[in-house]
Amino acid sequence: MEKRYDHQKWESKIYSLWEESGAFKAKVDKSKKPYTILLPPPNASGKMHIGNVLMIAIEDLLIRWKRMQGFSTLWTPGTDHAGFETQITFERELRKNGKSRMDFDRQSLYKNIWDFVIENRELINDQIKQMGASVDWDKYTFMLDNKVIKIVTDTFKKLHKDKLVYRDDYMVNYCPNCGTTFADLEVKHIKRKDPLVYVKFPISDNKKFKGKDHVVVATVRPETIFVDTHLAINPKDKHKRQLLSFKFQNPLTGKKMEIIEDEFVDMEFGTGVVKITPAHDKNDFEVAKKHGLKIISLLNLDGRLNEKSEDLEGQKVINAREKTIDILKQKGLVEKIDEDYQHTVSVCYKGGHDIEPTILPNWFIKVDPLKKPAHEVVKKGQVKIYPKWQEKKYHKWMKDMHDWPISRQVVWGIRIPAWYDVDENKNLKITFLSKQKETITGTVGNLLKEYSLAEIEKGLQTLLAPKGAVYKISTEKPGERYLQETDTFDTWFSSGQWPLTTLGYPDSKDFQYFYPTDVLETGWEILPFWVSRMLMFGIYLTGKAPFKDIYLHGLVRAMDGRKMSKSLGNVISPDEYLEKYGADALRVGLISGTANGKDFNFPKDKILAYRNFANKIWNMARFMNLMIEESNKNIPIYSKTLESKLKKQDKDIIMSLEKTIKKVNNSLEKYRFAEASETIYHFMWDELASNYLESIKDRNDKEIALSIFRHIYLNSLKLLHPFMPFVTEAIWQNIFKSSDKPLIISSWPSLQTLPNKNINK
RNA sequence: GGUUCCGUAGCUCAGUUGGUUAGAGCGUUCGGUUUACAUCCGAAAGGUCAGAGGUUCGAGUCCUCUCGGAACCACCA
Repeated sequence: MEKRYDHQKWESKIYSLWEESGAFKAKVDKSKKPYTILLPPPNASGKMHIGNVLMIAIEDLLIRWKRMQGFSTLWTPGTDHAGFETQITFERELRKNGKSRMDFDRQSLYKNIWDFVIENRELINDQIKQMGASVDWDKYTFMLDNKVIKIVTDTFKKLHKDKLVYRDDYMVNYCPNCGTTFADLEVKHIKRKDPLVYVKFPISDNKKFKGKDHVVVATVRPETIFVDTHLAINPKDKHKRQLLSFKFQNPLTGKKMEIIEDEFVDMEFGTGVVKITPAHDKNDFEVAKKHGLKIISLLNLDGRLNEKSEDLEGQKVINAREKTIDILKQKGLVEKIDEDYQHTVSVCYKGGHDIEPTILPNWFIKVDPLKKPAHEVVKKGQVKIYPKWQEKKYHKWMKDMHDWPISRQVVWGIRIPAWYDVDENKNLKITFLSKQKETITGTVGNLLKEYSLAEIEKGLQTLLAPKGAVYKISTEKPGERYLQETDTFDTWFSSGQWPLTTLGYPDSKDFQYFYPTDVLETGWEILPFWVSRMLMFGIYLTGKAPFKDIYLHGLVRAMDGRKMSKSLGNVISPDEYLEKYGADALRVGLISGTANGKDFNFPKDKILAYRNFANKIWNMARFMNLMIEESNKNIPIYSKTLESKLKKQDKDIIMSLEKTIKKVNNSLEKYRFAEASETIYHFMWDELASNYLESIKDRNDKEIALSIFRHIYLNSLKLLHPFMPFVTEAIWQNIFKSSDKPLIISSWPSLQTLPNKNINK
């Protein structure tokens, strides 16, 4: 054995050994209790980050612990397609070649992203192996596998049958320049100066407010006044309450306007009176829905004003804005203009164009019937959240959860299984690539006069069905004259069914045995998006919550205490540390850094400490071997028969091992991983090595002491295995070649098997 | 602005329901080559637990306020 533990020499060898031993493979075994964890699938958009490493470390620790305790364990690996994120990443690659997603029809684009993702998937799987994860590779699931698509679309059908699906207008980030919508992720916020126009809104019926026949409203978007029907004030604004009985005139159209009260109005901003434009502002849209106001669009999808703008129809927004100001000035309705007004504007990440918040029909799910039971199981403690303080976040989120828009205007995902009859829905808006690779846009009724349905379907890019369109839900094409919805499901709609899709819902043997799973371990930041959805779907479809415990780990921040980000250049790559210090040190180092689920800075020192620890236990084994060889005697297997020969220090170390086992078990039951690893660390280093091992050097009855040492050391090795699997297995394989079983499937130290029961008193 | 969390040794952090002299890793200082390990061994220095007040027999831990920091959400017509 070498003087130093060389992780690079052992790690891949040991992983193959485990795989060959079949230890990872889950078996349905009715004589055992199942223990199941689903690996939260890393995103296929790129390699794993340090947070994924922490996740794997914790889950592998739990699985190995339970496996050694005799449970029939299952840990399923997988990868998420990560809809939007992957598509953005892919498009970045496209742009390097001077292309964009607009150059492809749906099918070709999908195929190209698929190939791109396959590469990433393999990189991720290699990383999972490097980490030593004892996942059952036979159960590998990718979020776009056929079995997943089947279950996800079936769920959608059931939701539809149960009348929980509806289509409604929804405000999306629309870029008229790029002709597409963007996710919030893709929208950038920039600071910019724009003129803030103070517009007079005349009061009707000759009434006056504070001696004036108008109220003033400050706006940066005067052109939208064309579709404004309401003004608003804050209910706490006592000075303006009188206005509630007033009617107003629209400064541009002269139509009657009313006024409402809402908390969202900032009394301090501008004049404290706000105009409401439901169709083109997120806040206003929410207010309109709340108060039941009419939502009137001003813009066409090409970014030009529609017929509602009277003479300005067909103008682009910027031009229209200037002309509106001129019109208002002519009418004497501009009080003043603040040219130095700075505010935040949303622009698209692609070209920096202004985002137009726009109303488009989207698919929705009614969440009330789903969220109630999901909220209840946590309230009643049937599902427990660790650490406990994270529960507050869950309750707040569940309380505030609104209906869920599940459709996304991207290609990369599971396509919504809805079909439109093109003859029944002549006003479907279509964008497709013709045979000549030209982008053609129009309503399907018109397009069919020039193009065949087959050509349209083949080159289809997007389809926009009006809110009232007639559709059929079906997995298959329901007839010749149908086109399928081009929207795909929100990533969380499919990943929210992960416990069902990975285990083979509804009737596989695995599903019946391993569901519900035992613990869901993930970062707290996706509690609202993912964890809550899994609870909702799990209960909706099976009546049972998909897991019993939820453990939420903290985020790994950079060494400077800030969030890791590419732009800050403080991203820590797991690969570097894997290579330098080994998987064991990285795993247990990270685990020791996160005691209670709070965010924590990358614990470089701890990783170093545990690298040294791996070497320490390696040398303890070497030394033990050396002494056994030198003694030239048979060292008896430790058993009760030796009890009469024990000295005080022997009894002490045995007692200390007992305490350590108890403490480690207790800590792990409570998901206090750092506490557990530090307990073993100090027991092995301070008590066993520095204390007991040193004392053996002076003993005359070395064979007794060595027998005890070997006993304690082997049990410690078992305790340490789930934390540092590679080095412990490497030692086990080297020193105990006669042992028939690898350490990974050896039995967990239990208090009952130890002699000297009175030791705990 | 809303929500959540944090402020403990030079640095990064533990400290579970309040209970003896407040702990770890790294760093620092001094001393070591002892049957393995210098990724080692032995020893030491270093804390008015952010501040103020309160509850209590007892507070790093519970409550209130002040100051300082972080993250998430909404970012404002």
